[in-house]
Amino acid sequence: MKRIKVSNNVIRRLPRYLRKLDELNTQGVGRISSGELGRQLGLTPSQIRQDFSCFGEFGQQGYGYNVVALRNEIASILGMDRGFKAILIGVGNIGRALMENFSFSEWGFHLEAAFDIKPALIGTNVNGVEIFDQKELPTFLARNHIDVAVLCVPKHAAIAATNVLTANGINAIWNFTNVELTEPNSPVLVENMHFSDSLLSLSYYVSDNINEENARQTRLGR
Amino acid sequence: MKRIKVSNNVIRRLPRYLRKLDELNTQGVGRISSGELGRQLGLTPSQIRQDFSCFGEFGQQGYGYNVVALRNEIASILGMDRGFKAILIGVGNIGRALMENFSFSEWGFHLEAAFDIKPALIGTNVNGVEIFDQKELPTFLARNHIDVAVLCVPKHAAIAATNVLTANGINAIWNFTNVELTEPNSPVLVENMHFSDSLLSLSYYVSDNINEENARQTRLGR
DNA sequence: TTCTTTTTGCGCAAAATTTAGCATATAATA
DNA sequence: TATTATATGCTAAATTTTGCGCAAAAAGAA
Repeated sequence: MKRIKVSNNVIRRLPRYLRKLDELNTQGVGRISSGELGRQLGLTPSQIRQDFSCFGEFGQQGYGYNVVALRNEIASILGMDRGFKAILIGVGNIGRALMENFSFSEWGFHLEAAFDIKPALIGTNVNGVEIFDQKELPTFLARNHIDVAVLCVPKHAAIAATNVLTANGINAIWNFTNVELTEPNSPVLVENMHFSDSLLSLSYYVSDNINEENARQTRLGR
Repeated sequence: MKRIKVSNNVIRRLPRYLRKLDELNTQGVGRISSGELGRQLGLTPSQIRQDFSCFGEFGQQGYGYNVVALRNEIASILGMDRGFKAILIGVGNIGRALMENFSFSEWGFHLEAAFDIKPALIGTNVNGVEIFDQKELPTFLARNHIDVAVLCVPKHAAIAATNVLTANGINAIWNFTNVELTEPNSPVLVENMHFSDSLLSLSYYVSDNINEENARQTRLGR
């Protein structure tokens, strides 16, 4: 078991490989070469082979990769077979949408409980997951080992909630609030779903496209 | 107006700068140096200065950057002042959550309309935005210039919806489906919000942390 | 006003990432 | 079984990205 540091870029490509391999499997494709995979994903075969080689040798010369075997290797690298346990904080619009629609189990996670401060919600359950009073969070975390907290509270409540979570042993947060949760050197793992950041980078490229068209038209003299 | 290609990494940092600058402004901070900004964001001052220099000279030697002025420059670079028009396709759980909670206007966008196939939804409106029959999409797009489509339909409907959109002039999609929408070399801009990809990369790091702890414990002999 | 301190923007070096090339092994074919 | 075509994994080259150092400019203090 190698303990070399794998770059963030590589890690971010793994889920995409996984999705593509699942798709290929569904289509009945049993084997694939790095060349074909690269063509379908818009990556060079070299990069794909290099990425995989961070974790082991999954291919066979002259044959390529077995789709299912490779898929399972990647799933395992990503920790999908570890049965990680998650809780969700803040059953507002986004929180509820996740509970109702996002298939945690499909990605190897188990959503154990949800928490909110709104009395009307406490005691109810969504999609089989019970909603508890957020005040009970410390007690709950003391009694249950939880790997990841999904943070969906309103912006103004984000930091306070984070403090409660980290003070009670949580060190991984899937962050749906539009807030920077931790200090630069915090040991807590935070994965951000910053909707606005995503939209704004799209906005830049749309903007840029328009600029280029204008530039082209100017060069063409109209 | 320089027309140099700015790297994707730089673009993805811009929204983060913007958020930090808004925060500083709210706190009443009027000026900031690249050093202090770097400290707060966990980046080197060099990188920050280099990033900004892709677009112009916004700072002043011996002083730093004016928070509001820099904020506005970045907002403009990102196209926030262009009044881009958006439509949303698929008023399910996620689509509705976006319509109700995501402040498009805060980021310079205007949500013009939403579309769905469900008869019960058609004609109703959410947060002031009317929901139309998805069949009317081509007509609507012929009559209205739309910059971005926000795609929130179920997985199985994603490709068909994309085809309708692109066939009718849409070339930027904010994609909330867990599907690769376009071929590798498509000219259509797609910005993905792949929830599962995000969770899986967090999963990897959580996994990796556990591995390291185990390794440490093994080295310590227990 | 003069001196010291701060801090930018840029050129260049270092580091990291991606891509190419190749030796080698397997599959397919005749 | 021999031959040809494929396709991996690794090494090294190329490219991209990040970080350093400094001249120059402005602010602030004496």
